[in-house]
Amino acid sequence: MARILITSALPYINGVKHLGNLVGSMLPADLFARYMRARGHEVLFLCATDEHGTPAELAAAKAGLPVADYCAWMHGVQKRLGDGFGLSFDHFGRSSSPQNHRLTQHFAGRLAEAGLIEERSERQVYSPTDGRFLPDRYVEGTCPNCGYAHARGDQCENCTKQLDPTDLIDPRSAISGATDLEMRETKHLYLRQSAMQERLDAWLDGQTGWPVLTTSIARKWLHDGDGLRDRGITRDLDWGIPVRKGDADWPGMEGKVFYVWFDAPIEYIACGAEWAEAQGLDADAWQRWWRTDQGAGDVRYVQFMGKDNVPFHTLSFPATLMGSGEPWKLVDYIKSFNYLTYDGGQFSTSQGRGVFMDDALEILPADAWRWWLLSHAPETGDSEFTWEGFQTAVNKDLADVLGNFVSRVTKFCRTRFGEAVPGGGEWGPQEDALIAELQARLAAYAAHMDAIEVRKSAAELRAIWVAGNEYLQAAAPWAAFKEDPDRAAAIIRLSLNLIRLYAVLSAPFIPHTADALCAALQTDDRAWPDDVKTALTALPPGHGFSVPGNLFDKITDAQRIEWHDRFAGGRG
RNA sequence: GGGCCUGUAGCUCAAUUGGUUAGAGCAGAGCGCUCAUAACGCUUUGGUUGGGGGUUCGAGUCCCUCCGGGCCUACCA
Repeated sequence: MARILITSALPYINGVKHLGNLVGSMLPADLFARYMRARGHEVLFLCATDEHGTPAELAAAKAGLPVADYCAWMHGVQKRLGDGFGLSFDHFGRSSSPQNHRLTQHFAGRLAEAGLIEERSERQVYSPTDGRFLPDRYVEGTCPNCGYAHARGDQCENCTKQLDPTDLIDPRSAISGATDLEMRETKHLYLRQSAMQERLDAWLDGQTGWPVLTTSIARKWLHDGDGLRDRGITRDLDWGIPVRKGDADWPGMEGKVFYVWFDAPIEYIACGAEWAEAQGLDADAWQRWWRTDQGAGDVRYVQFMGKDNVPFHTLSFPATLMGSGEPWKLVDYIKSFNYLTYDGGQFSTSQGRGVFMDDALEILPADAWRWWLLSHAPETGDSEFTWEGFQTAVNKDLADVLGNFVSRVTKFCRTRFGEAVPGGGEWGPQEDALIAELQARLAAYAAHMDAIEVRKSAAELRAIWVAGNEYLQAAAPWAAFKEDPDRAAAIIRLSLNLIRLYAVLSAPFIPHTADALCAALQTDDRAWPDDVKTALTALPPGHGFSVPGNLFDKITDAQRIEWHDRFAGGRG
């Protein structure tokens, strides 16, 4: 039994996440966590809301709530939606937790002692009307290069030229529209990542088998231009973790908070502390997962994230952990994803374009979404959601191939033998062939799941479902029943057991359906089938069952059209 | 501008990292079955692997070039 630590990128707090966010980190992480648990490994699966930063403050203001109240509310919303999708986090924490405050301040103190923090003075845009400093992209104005009127202070979206906010003509606050902007002197702390470049480079070189997407982004940042640059880790905001040097004040940093990207990854660890507290464990119980001097040496740590998160997880966070000089557990494997696009464009929160987690659960069961999203996970490139493709896949794979298999087997049995596993009859060559095929496919499925090859795993699982229909067609119990009822009983006995096998194997993808199948079969036996032949005898003759209702309703053309229009976005 | 990824059947994707005749699912066509959610099974049509050039006994895979799509480029997170 191995110990697997799994973290999903933290969903940002400023609203309900869309399906692209879900499939880019939380959902595949859940797939892997469920699979590893099913294989009997000890798993700690952590996630949390990422609650700090300017967008959180603005979202709170828009909602008319104090930012702390807003975050508490939205954390609850995201927690419920995660539960609705069956995300099996061992703990869903908050980056604003007291544990994260302490730990973030601790890391900053250690890094300072190690000489890896530098104080720098700089001039930034301040808006007296808004009463705050403005990040570059929150300053708007006319592009000096192309004349575009809504260029942002970091870059012009129209001509893509990189800008400095002072370059803009007629600059104004993107928040309030205020034009009385001024430049103010402010001091910030920088993490001296440049001093860590060689260690990070060597560490990355030592990793094998990581997705190209992960390593290419990391190497680009390490070797681009003058190499890895230092990064500011503080901000002039009210909401966040106050800058402190461990337990001590940090002279000159009063009123400032740590940058959200400094404290967010640390929340992975703090979330472990939150988990221990919530479980009523010893306060230090989390350390056996996170400290190599406290038993984490044999932990395999896997992170899941979208490609936009890669630099922080391959460089900044490892720099923080290494730089502390303490024996923290570093990530062993980073699984990164491309983007999911929506019907030819991007998901857009501001335009209401695309399907969000709350919408999704409102119109269809979670497993329909889980299956489509995972079987189309954007692993090698961006992948596109279309309603036509979604309808076809859900109807064909889930309703026809899997759902109908369960239906035809259980209903045939009920009609001919009653609602219990029938006895009598023997297995023959057809059963041997099926078992051999399943044993081979099971090995392929497990290999893909071990390698976190999500789409390939889904394809293999589907093939395992198909094998049941092929077998049933070849064995034809409805024909056998007329001549030799015992033979039909043997076929159906195996088929009912096959349903249990499908529930076990499919559970990481479609956990709710797996639960429904086990309930219908009146079994709690979820043991992973190392040997298929043995597994197909788990339900003995006489074992009762009930015919479940349709596992999946089909998506009608009318529904598809309605939803297509409803989520197309635009104003309204 | 620089960098990375990507282009394979009408559609969505594979192809053991240079090795026989490029494979699946969906869609299409034909046949079968009648247990089942008009479901299932079998057979089958469909490809100059974006274009061109090169290396090699051999290229979807490596190199050059052109064309198309996407992403990143460090103060959004």
